[in-house]
Amino acid sequence: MVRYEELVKDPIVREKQILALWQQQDTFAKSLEQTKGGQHYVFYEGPPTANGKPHFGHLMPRVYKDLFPRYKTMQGYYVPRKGGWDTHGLPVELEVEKEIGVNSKPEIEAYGVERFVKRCKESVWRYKADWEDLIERMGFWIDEKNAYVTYTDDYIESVWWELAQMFDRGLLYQGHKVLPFCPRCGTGLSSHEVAQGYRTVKDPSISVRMLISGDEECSYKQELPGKTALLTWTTTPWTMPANVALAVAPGATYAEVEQNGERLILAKALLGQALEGDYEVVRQFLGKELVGLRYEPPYLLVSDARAYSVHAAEFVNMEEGTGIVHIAPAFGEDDYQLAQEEGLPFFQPVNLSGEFTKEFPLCSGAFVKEADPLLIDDLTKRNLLYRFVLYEHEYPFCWRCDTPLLYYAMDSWYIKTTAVKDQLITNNHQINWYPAHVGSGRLGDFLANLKDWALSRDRYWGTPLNLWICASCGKVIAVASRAQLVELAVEKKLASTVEFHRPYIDAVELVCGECGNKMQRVPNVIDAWFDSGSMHTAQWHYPFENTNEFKDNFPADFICEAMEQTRGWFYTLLATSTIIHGEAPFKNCIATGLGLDESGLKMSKSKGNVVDPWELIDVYGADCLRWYLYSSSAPWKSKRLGEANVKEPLYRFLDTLCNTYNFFALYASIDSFDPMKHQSRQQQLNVLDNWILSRLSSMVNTVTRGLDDYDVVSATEAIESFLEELSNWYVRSSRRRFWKGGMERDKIAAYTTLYRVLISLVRILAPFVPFITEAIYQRLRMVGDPESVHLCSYPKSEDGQIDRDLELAMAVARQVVSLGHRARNRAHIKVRQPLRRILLDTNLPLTEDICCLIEKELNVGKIEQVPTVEAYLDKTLNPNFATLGPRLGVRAKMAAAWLETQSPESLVKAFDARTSIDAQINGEDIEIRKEDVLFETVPPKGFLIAEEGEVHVLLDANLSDELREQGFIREVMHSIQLLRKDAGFAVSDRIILGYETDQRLTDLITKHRETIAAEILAIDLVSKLEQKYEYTGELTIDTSTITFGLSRTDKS
RNA sequence: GGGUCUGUAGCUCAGCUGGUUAGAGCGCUCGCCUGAUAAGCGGGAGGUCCCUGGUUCGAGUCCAGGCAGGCCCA
Repeated sequence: MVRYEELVKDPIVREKQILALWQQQDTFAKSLEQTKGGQHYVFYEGPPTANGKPHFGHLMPRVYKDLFPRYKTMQGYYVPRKGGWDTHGLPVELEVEKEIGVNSKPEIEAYGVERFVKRCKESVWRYKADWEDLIERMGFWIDEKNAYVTYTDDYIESVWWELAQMFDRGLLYQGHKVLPFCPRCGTGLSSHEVAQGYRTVKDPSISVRMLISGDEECSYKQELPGKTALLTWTTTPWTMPANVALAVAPGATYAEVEQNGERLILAKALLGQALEGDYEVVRQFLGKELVGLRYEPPYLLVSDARAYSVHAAEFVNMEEGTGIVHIAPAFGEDDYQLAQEEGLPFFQPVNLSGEFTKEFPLCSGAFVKEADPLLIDDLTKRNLLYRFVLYEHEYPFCWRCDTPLLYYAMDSWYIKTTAVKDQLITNNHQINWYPAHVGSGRLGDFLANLKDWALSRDRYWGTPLNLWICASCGKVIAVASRAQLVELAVEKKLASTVEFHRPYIDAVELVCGECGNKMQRVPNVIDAWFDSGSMHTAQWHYPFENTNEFKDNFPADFICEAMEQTRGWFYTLLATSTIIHGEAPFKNCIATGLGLDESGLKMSKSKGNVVDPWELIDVYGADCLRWYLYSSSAPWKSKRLGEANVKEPLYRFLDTLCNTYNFFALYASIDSFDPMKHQSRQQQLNVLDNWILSRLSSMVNTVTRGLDDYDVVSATEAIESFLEELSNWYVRSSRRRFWKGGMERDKIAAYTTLYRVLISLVRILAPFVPFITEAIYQRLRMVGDPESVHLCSYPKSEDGQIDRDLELAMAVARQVVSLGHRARNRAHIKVRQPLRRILLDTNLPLTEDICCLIEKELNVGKIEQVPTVEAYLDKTLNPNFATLGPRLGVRAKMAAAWLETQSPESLVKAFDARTSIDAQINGEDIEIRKEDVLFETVPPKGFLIAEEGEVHVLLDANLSDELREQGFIREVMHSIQLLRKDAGFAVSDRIILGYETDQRLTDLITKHRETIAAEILAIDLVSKLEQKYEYTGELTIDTSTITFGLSRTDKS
């Protein structure tokens, strides 16, 4: 006795059971154990930070991060999947600041750096449990037990080793550059961090008069008495006090205008937008004529003689402002550059907290943005302000704390990535990017305009920069290991145990090799992106140990993260690996798109439209969400995560799979089918069996090809259409084979085939939807099979099984059936009403077996294949531009017009004899070939036609009495079956049927009583309703009514 | 301002190297079929394939220029 347990429909119940099973059997570990000797397939985990809850942005890449390792594992590769956690950096510090209620670096210092750092270390794991829950519930298999953690001393030691190499090769240098700077966090931001925080904001934009004070060295001459002003413009009024110069575009035209009795100078192209009200152009000249002109600044704070004159600069644009740019070298990259070139003074009236110093008393102590109104007020009073408007533009904000960034000239350590630019570009070309434009466009563009990597951060919680400087001789060294640290340390004992974090490491002093004096570590920590970007090496604590693990796992075959990691993790991995190992650290990379809300908008906290993954998982299940993400569109396309979209695969795909299994389970249990015992030989399979097995192998080929190409969508499409064919054609057409009594060869063939297909299908699907496939597998597996579907091998195509002709024939058959239904539908003839015959073209590749299927499905007596159905049809014609066009060119339209005038019959006749005819068209001889004409057809009387492409179906709809009688019997049987179902009888229950109706129908039923009885499993048919029945019902045909009574019986 | 992607039915998306009347799924609607099915099948409604030019006998497809949206960068 073999029983196949029914599969519960509720996905949540199902999946929870499976989770328990995996845990109990430790299936993931087993899958690694059994592939240990296999070839490595290397996956790198992009480390998340566990100090925030996981959301869809993490989930979308992770479904692919799970799919490919599972797939490769089933193919026999060894895919260890070492987890990882990103633990350093500003985000962590910010969380802690919030917690302890501080808001600035001095407050942190007051709180105590050690206490602070300790809290950071704890904070990193705040949401670890949330992450673990989600990872487990989604069926993501990743080795978290051996995960790398970026804050460990081992990890840091490897990072130091990398940095020391860079330093020794001269790739680490201290620079003085204008950096985007967060005054609240007190640190500069790297370009990839700045990129995260651009927002459109309205800022005050002001136009300010700079009164001309002299023109000694300038070609521009003031001819009129009185003051003329240069009109300058800025969106950051607070930078005005730091003004030391003005810049103009030398080649552009400027104008002096008169307005309300005053003279203003500005770019001619910007007159319209920069000036208010009427004005008169007094004269025009080129920008270079203004160079050298001296002016009175609004705040005369610098006594340097070089200050306060006009300079030429290429960066001055004519799109906004006045074409006269205010230069504050302390607050702008371009400004700083120009100041360097022109030898201008540098004035910095703002401290690192973004507050004005005493050097500018008017606003002393005020935060820069708060100083704006004070300055505007002051300028207005002094009649220097020409105009004030709110101006909408993109401005960078700190990506974590949302404070507006200031551009600020400061010291910083840089990695000279520009020195390896060519190699970065070469290595980038070695990577297969999905989609390709990430590599060629987004990253390629970034690399083409590469800037050095601003590495240092003036913060506390991070990998400490491993540079020590000698206070007396200025020597700098980069420590490459703990061993070296101990070797050079003043206090060796301390150095041998010290934790590699601030403040502990700050206490370690080294002895200078040059002069013997003490060396101090620089105060900085490094950009946390360098940590995660070093994982290819540091996850193994290479080169200090695990040399083999490193070699076996470099480079990665596959990584996948969200698209915004392009200039984040993707870049930092590539940059560190290129410098340290000389090659790209990964071969294939999928960049995933954004998660959108129901209406297609980006999810964001401020909009309050963030979809919680749990809301979907708890209702529709992990499989459903996974399949939705895999199948809805390419990974890099953004996905709508509204319920309506996400739930679709559940009933369309997963339920169909479930139903198909349950169909098998129902009958295979009744018949106690045992795949070990009931073997079926190849030659006993019927056409449907051979067809579905051929389709199975073809599908495996498509899926494998797709996955090998990282093309997930074509794989899911192939599986979806296969399941459709399995459920709606194979099972549907095979049903009668399963209902027969006994265990004949054909029935065994059907069971064997369906069993084989199901067990292959769940193996194919296992990497995609690990739960439902496991559930089905557990119900199907036999003694000796692996204990989990995830321990099975991935199915390979049995190419010998593929029969392309058969697949084609079956596709045509399905089309014929579909067309037949269409024809019936149009004529309102039910499928239950048998028809005499159907006419098909003989050129259709249909075998007898297949014709038989069509006859059953369409309920027609027989199929007649005729040389061409067209012979039975009336015709109309159309010109075939596909052949006319290439041959005749412009004359194609003439030929087409001529064809319209011809009668179809005469052309058919003409082409019977020849393959081409010569036509006289507008005085030209034009050859018309057979293939130039496309004939359309109209069916004769009493026939129904439907056609599609090359397939024409002609149904003979003339009904004889006999056909009507058969139709009636089918109607009777159908309605009794419905009653059985309504009554809740089991499919195998035997019944006694009573009925009552008029004499004519009674005679008919009596005549066909055996057919009816067999079909409805009736032991007896009684033409009276005397006794009490368990269930009764009625059927009305034409004007007659039949009343039925049904009772179950033990007799057989 | 630069890079890049996208724009096809109410929604989600196909549409290969140009080829007759542009497709699928979901949704709507009418009908059918059902001894696994919350299913399936068929009909119907629903499209200026973002716009404008160009190449071509022929453009959703190729080219150019716009427009709109997204992302990335300045």
